[in-house]
Amino acid sequence: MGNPKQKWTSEEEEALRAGVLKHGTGKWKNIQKDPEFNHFLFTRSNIDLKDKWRNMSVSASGQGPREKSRTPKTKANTDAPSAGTVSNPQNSSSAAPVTVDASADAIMDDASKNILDGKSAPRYNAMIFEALSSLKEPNGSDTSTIVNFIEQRYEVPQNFRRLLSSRLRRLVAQDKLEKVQNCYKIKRDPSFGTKTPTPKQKDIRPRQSQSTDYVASIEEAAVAAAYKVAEAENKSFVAAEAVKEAERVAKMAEESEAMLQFTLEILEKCSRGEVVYIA
DNA sequence: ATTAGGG
DNA sequence: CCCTAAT
Repeated sequence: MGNPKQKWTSEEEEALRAGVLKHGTGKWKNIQKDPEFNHFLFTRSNIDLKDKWRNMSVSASGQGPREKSRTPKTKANTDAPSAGTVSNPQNSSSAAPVTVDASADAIMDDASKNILDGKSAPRYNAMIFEALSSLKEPNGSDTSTIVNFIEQRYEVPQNFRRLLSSRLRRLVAQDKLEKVQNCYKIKRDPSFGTKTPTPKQKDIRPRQSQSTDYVASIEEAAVAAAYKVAEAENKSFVAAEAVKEAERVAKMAEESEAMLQFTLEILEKCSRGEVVYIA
C-alpha cells in the first residue's frame, strides 16, 4: 500500500538520456527493451521512462540551479539517426536477446557507427552490459573477452582495460554484476519480492516447429540433467576458491542457463532424428 | 499494446 | 507514481 517511491539513480537517468539520444523522444518501449539500457531500466516501465523524461526536461529547462545544462530538450529530432522521417531503423541487436550460438563472438552487424566521444564515463557501464548480453556466456566472461568485445565495437582509450576493471569492480560491489573466479556475469536485481516473480523467458527459436511432441518430455529430462551439471560445476568452483557470498543466486542463474542450453541442444538433435539418452 | 497528458 | 484518453 505504501509507496516506496523508487528513487531514480544516476545510472538510470544516464541510460534514459542515452536512450533518448539513440532512439529519439518517445519510443520509450524501445529504449526500455534495448539491451544496452535494459539492465538499468528493466525495473521501470515505458510509462515510467516517459514520466521521468518529462520531469527531467522541466527541471533542466527553466530553473536548473544545480542541474547540468546539457539541454537535450529541443525535441531532439533534427539530427537523430533514428527519428528522421517515418522509418524506424531499429538497428542491430535483435529484439529478442537470445543468441544461442556456440561462437557468439562474431561481430554482428552494427549498421550504426558508434562513435564514442571518449568523454563518457558512465557510458562504459552500458558497454559492459551490452558485451555480457551479447556474449551470453554461461560461465561469464573474463576481462579480456569483455575488453575485446568492446574494442571491436567502440573506440577506446589505451588505458581502457584499467578503466574497465575499475568499472567491473564497482558494478560487482553494486550487485549489478557478479564475479565468479575470473569471469563476470550479469546479476539479476529486485525481480524477486513483490511482483515480477521470475521473468522466465524461455525463447526457443522455431527453426522447424515439428518436434513439438517430445518437447515436453525432453524438458523434463533436461531439467534433471542440467541440474546435475550445474551441481557439478558449482562444486567445482566452490572447491577451487572458497567463494565469499551470493552463491545461491549464482547457482540459480547457472542452472537456468545450463537448462536452456541443454534443452536446445537436445531439441536440435531430436529434430535431426537422432536418439538421445539422458544419463 | 503504446504513447501522451493530467492528477 | 497512478489513471485515462487517444493512436
